[in-house]
Amino acid sequence: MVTIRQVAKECKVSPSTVSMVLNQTPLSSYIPETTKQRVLQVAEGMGYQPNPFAQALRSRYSHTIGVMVPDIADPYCAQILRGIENSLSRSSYLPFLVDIQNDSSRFKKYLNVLMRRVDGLIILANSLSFESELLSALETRKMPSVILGREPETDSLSWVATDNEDGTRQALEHLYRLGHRKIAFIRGPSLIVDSQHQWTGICSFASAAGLELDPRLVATLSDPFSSYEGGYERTRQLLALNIPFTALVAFDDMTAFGCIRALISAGLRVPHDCSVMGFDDIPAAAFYNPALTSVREHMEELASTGAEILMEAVRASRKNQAVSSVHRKIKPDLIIRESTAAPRSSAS
Amino acid sequence: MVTIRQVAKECKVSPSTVSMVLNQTPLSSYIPETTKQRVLQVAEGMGYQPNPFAQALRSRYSHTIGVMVPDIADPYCAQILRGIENSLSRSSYLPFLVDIQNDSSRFKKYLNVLMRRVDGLIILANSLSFESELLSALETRKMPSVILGREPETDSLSWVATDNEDGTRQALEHLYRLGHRKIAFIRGPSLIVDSQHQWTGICSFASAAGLELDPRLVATLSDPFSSYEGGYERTRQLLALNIPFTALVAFDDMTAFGCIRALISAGLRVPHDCSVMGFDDIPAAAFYNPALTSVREHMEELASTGAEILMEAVRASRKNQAVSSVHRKIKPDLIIRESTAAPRSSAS
DNA sequence: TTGTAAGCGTTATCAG
DNA sequence: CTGATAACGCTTACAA
Repeated sequence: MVTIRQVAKECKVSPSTVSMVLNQTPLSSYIPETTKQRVLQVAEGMGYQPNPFAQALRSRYSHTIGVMVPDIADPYCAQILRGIENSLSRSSYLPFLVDIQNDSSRFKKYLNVLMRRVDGLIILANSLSFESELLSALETRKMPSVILGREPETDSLSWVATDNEDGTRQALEHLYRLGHRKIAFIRGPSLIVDSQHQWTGICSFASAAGLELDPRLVATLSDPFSSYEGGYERTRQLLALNIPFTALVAFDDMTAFGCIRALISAGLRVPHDCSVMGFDDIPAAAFYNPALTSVREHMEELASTGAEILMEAVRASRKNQAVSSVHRKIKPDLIIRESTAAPRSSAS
Repeated sequence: MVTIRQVAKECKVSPSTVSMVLNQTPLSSYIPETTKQRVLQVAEGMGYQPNPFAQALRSRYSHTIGVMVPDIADPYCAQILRGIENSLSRSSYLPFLVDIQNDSSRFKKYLNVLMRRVDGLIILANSLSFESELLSALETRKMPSVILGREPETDSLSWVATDNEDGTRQALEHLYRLGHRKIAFIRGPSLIVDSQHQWTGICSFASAAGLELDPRLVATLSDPFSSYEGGYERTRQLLALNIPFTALVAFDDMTAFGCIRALISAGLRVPHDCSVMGFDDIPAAAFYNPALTSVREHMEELASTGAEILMEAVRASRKNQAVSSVHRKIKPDLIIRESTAAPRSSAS
């Protein structure tokens, strides 16, 4: 291993000079260009690479970001990981990836381990909610960190999440523009916070556009739920009311699949007799029959925004600057496929 | 951060004593039990945790294993990662996971980075072959490492791979025991090394059991291949020969799906008229119609064996012992489902 | 402008 | 049995 001393000796300067040049320290601006070039050349030539442990020990700064994912096998995670990796590597941060395997004891353990090694933490949330105890651990120790994909209870942590409210707003606007006025809804379980945001989006567009929502056409999934069966069941109940509607907005794609099955088995055609909107754009949505119009999260943007925020926080904390927490919502995209069209006749 | 010095002061012993006790150094056996207990208690009580960078700097040993995967989104990788993680964490090694994204420049870059930080390297191979240049880099620098899932050219590196030869042997034995004697084969492209091993297994069982292989019933997929179409095409050609066979062994599951389609469209029933064997046991195999009998790799065992071998190599290299490379083949499991049964009539 | 020296927190080698 | 003490390789005041 070639050390900074050896480079210094070879250049006939002191180790500190080499260090300054290599790290482009403010003071290095006083070093004449010729010396700098010589140092750079020799270091390169000798194949010098700094020892990351010595650097970290001395500077308390490891150039490393911990990334915790709930389940590495989840394709949703994989996409986001790509985005994070690309952002971090651009700034030559090394991601330290840890698979939590949806196990809170692992979370606790690795949180501890990473805490002592990394400069910052990106925590990917999935549908599982965080144990608040674990989050507060993050706050007390002052480690720059950002939560991705879900808004935690505490506002003192930074987070980036998809703007579900805007998603449903876009969805409803799409249906409205197609000409739908009688629209049915299947809301998610009230305990799921996403589902509340989604509903807010619905209401805000409706009131802005002067669209009347018939409360009888609003169903809600029950709580411990299977969305597919739930969608089927609720749709049958809606149809049984005999109140005409020409479009149906489902809580998510699986729910939408259930809705479509119910509509079809009631003799209705999708989208001819009734349009159906999904949410999430899971892979199957594209292959379904009919291909499902849905709302897709912007994973890369979610990831890169998160990484950006974190790196900024790390930079700030390095300079002992106060880091205020940042919250950002990423607008999702409407993916228009075959399950939505202009209304022709009304569903029974 | 609480340091070893603070613990020492609190215990009224010297830092070296604390270090010895905590690390269970050979010399620590001379320290009286009471002192040890006191040190342990105080360290625990003060919440002492060693600084990993200081440890690594001093001991040249980071308790960290680099894990490189070609594509983190590949479910095949995810399974193996679980196995690795579980093995490593049992020995309190921390995996440093890196996603290569099937990009050889990334491989080169991260190989370098990891080289300077980790005690050993686990490299996961997928169908993409390694560039030999990269492998030789591994050999020259003496970093304990193991290749998972594929046998590299050089024998000086350790590897663990699935025993494809045994897999096809099991498959053929299964068919033989069911009573099949006229068996057709669709071999993989000759360039794929797996496919050669598979064929060796076929031949070895056949000669051991005295089973005659009709060379006219052996088809080979062409090289730049889509296995599904290839299986379909080759099966049609086999059927056209009008040589009766009661079972068909396909190169992999996708090929088998193609075969089944060809058989069915020729009016034959699977397995009634012709049994079909797959290979790999991809998830879809279980849901296919009929559910496919296949050969499944033993991911956890592959992973844990690899991790074991690596950790042993790390331990050895720590003591400056020579590390001889280890090669291990993991026998796969035969998964018997609906696509194979005893022969009743022969396929035309 | 550059060199010297003092650590960062640990571990290992000696003396005692 | 235990305590100084000297590294590990690097950064950064401070001195020159």
